Amino acid sequence: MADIARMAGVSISTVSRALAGNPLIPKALRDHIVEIAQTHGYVVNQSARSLRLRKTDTIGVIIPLAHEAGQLISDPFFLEMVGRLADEITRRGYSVLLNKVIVNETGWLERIIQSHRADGLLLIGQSNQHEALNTVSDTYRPMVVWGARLPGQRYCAVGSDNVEGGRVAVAHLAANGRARIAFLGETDAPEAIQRFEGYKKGLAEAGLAFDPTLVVPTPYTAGEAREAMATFLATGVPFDAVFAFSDVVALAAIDALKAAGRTVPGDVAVVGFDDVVQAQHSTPPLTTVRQDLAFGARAMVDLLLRRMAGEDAPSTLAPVELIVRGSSVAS
Amino acid sequence: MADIARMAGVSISTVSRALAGNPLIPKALRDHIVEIAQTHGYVVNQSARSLRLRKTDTIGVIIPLAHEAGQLISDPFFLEMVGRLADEITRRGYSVLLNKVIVNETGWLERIIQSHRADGLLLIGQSNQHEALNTVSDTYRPMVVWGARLPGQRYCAVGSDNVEGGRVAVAHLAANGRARIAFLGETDAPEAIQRFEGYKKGLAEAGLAFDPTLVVPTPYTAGEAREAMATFLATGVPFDAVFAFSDVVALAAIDALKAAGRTVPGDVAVVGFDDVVQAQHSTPPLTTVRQDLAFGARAMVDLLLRRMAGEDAPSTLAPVELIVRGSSVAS
DNA sequence: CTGAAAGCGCTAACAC
DNA sequence: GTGTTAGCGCTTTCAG
Repeated sequence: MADIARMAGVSISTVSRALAGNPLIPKALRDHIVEIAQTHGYVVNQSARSLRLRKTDTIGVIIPLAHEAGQLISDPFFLEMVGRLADEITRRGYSVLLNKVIVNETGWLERIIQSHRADGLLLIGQSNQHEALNTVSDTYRPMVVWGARLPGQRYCAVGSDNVEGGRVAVAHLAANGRARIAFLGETDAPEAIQRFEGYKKGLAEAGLAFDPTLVVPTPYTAGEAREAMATFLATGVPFDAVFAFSDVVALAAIDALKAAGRTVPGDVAVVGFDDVVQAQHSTPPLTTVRQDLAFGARAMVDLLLRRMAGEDAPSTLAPVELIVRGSSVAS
Repeated sequence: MADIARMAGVSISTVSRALAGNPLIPKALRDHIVEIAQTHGYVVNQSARSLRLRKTDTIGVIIPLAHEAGQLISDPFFLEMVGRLADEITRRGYSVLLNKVIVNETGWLERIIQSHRADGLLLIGQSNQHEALNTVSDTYRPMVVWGARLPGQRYCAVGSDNVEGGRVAVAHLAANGRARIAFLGETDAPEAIQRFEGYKKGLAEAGLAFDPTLVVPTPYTAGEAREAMATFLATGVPFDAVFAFSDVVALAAIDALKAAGRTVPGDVAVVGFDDVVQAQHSTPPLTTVRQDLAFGARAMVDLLLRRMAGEDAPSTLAPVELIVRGSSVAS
């Protein structure tokens, strides 16, 4: 910047003002300075600017992983969410700092905040960190979390109506004559628990008894889910439908069912959750509870910017919608 | 940091050294200082650190978009690449700055570099910016580009063997008795051009004549690709196979073919390129030329780090592999 | 309207 | 071993 100043024959502060478009500097001079900066490929150093201004024009997107390793790439839901958030953030003139963190040691979030690399934080998923998030949010405002609405929640959350999603999935299966509906999923994370609640609610509304033998604890990844389904099949417990808490799990279940000689939806109807891209391309196409990620991503960024501006933006529920395809009803 | 210094009863530079693990400070004192910093939630301000050290411990991942708008989310290939790069970068202790840029105005890359927000740059795709990249690379070393190897290329590129991929796809179709093989794709970007070359090479090797009426200019997105295929069908030009330059286009083509009453692979055999996740879940499953993105991402990050260290890392070709599934051969 | 000067929070000579 | 000090490159009072 000093160089530019010398070249333009003005002081360094004039250059700073000109480059910032400060109207105190006459337009002619401003343009001249901008031009000379441009021809010399000069761009303001963001580290220095951030230090001085105490802001980075950057939003941190954090993917909290509870169980170590778990490659980011594996989950199409995360990936799609990252893409949509990146779009929204970029559109508003901010940069995206992507942050994959293993949330084992306490203080992981505080560390990210204190490093001052971002003006605001977006977490994709609350993992098992509900209390940590509550604590942090008491002192740090510019943060929005994708995840479940929980009682006593003090942080700003945007998430789908998981209970309703589970309920509507089961209602659909019951309405099509299914009576023994298995639940496939983990019940450790809040979102999973809510979908499980919706599952039980749906059963109750349909006049079906809840049968614990139909609950199949199933990990998040395709490989493990396929195994879990195979193991469940081996138990011989009779069932005619599956509600899986994610599409990845549902698609894996379909694979396992086919491998075991069961037809879908003939022998077993399957409903998933998310509506990832491959849901519509599977065989049969997957009936699923669609999460509106476009809405969710927009809402998260909107709320975050409001919080960064000092407002107190509220938590928001994103609508879900049952998408009926071939995996749950004969075509 | 001044606060921590006061609390520890030492000078500010001692704190800096202690937090950096400098062995000049006795271990006991170091631990003590680290502890007091921790309990007070103190973390080094990265803006200040970056300014002073002239490094950010951040790697910029850039998605260059030639044709405006084009949502990031739409292309599963980009998304998977971002995920894999993020994994590799994080694993090496760097942060990821995600950057979606519309490459319309010249100097876009110089601007990113000069802003000094990243210590190195990874571009996903060279778009139509071959010359711009060449120019920049003469003065800026820490940059690696995913894309085609091109004659007179002065920047470091990692990419699949596109020609070989196209060749092998066509060879496979020809070996299965197909004689009129259409090419679906744009031929503006280098990678697309190379796949098209491979297509012609494959035809030649199989003793098939190249027929320009079988070349169908097809945009990248699913919707437009479906339309392009439909339009091509309407022309009545006879064909019994399709080689599409991406899976997204291939899957869209299958949709359009089915809608027009053609069977796959009966009437028309289809081969794609990429092996995105949904390729294995389509009906029929898609035969495709698999790009080894795990390899590619690792190579890109490796090469970049070497370049950041001052070495002069060479361009690299990633192997491709034909994955035969149901869309090209009767099961 | 423009320039001089202070200082954002940190690291690393350079003393002691 | 530890403290003093000089900047890293920028923005912005405060004077003129």
